Formats: sequence, structure tokens, C-alpha cells
Amino acid sequence: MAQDAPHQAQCASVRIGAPGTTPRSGLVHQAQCASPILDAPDTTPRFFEEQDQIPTQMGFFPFPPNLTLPPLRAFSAIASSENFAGNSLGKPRPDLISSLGGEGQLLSLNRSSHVNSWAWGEVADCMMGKSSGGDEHHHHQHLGVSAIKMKKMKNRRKVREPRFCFKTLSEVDVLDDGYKWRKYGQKVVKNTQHPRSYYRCTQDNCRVKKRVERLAEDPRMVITTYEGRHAHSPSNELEDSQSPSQLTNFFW
DNA sequence: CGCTTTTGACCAGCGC
DNA sequence: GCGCTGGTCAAAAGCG
Repeated sequence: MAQDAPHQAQCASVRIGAPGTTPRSGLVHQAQCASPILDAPDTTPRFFEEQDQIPTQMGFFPFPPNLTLPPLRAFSAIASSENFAGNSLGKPRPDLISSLGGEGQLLSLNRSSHVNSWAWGEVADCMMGKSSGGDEHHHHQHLGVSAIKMKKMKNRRKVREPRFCFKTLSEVDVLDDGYKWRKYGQKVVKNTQHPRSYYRCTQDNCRVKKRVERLAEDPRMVITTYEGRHAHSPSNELEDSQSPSQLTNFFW
């Protein structure tokens, strides 16, 4: 499904990585996974029910101050600046390019809300609605997740942790985000060639999970979905503290 | 030996 | 109720 234009309206495009960085060497972002705001304008029910009217457009915009992200690191399989400049997901920002050396990797970010149903919708949205099939999806292929389905999702009682969805251009499936993960499952999702992998944080008392899969429409793109909040610091936090200024430039 | 990965089985939610 | 699907479990295998 969703063979048509991907609905990327809710994703923010950001660059990640530095040229020639080896795995674990190029710090990009360090932050903790904080609770998204419940009353943020783009996390209200209206946001989803009217998503048909949201222009399919990518761009840079500031994230809410109280929303931080899991740490991400650059890794060796970094797209060239050429790829970045030509990527349809967003326009390159000269200041970011210069601050990181002119090359980098494009990825998109999808924010999840604290409320279960929003998290479901947004993540599914970032995944271009690859979840379950059904006739509804045939009528909303360009959206991926229809408003109808979202309403149904909102009625789910099962409580979900807040989620963040990253779309990354990379040859490497698993981002080095500073945390240690243990794979606990792998599943072949319908209508996709690549399996989805399930990881859990190895830290005791930390229930953060993440899913990693390749985009069906573009296998070069890796979708990483974080679920939950880390109750600890990254395992290699010391390394992360080496270039804080770059961090600031990167996201703000 | 301890940790991680693999993978088939199982379970829950949902549509019909 | 049944089948489909995504997510998780857990035993076995792999690895350093």
C-alpha cells in the first residue's frame, strides 16, 4: 500500500552526520527522550483528523523546547552532500551544512505524543502506513493512515509509551545512538521486502524499545522508531560530551 | 560462560 | 468465530 506519494507532512527533515566519520565518532545529537507535550498544537486530535489538508512538504522547523530526542550518532554509511541536496524529503540548510562540514545524512523525524493513539498514528504515518491492510487504505493510499483508522486507533485502551520515528538515509540498519540494545524479535511485515527488527534497551529497569526497518518505497531509507523514555544515560555518554556546540547548531 | 541473535510459536487487536 | 497481522516470548544457536 501507499505506493503513491509518501505523506511526509509530519516529519521534520534534519541532517545528521559529518563527512568521513566512523561509527561512534561523529556526535550529532545527545538528549534524553522526554515526554512530548500533550497540548501541543500538532498533537491535538484535530491534527490527525485534518491531516488530509496538511501539505505534503518537508522542511526544517524547531522542535518544542520540552521535546528532546534520543541520542543519535553519525555512522560511516553517510550519504553524500549531493544526495542530501537532491533528496526530495527536504531542502538543505546552508548553515547546517557548513557547521557539519558540507556533507551529511538526511533523516526525518516524527514526533510522538504521550497519548497512545497519537503515537500510533504518527509512527504509522512516518512509516507511510505500512501497518495493517484493509479497504480503507486503498482509499487513502496517499495518506497511509486514514482519519477513519486513526479514530479507531484512538479507541484502543492499550497504553503505549511516547514514540519518535526517524527516517534515515543509510546503508546501516542500526543507528549508534549511544545506548545498548538487545534484539528480541524480527518480523517480516506485509508488503515489505525487508524485515522489521525489534530491540530493547539492555539497561535494567529501562523499558525503552526501538524498531528498525527499511522503507518499502526506498530501501536506502531506514526507519527507526523509539518507544519510551530512557531512565539512564547513554552507555558511552563521555564520548558524547565532546562537541556540545555542534549539538546546538544541529537542532536549534 | 555470559551475552546476543535467531526464529518459530504464541498472543492480542482488528476486520469481516 | 475466524483469519490476518503486528508485537512479543523464549529456547536454541552463535559468538567472543
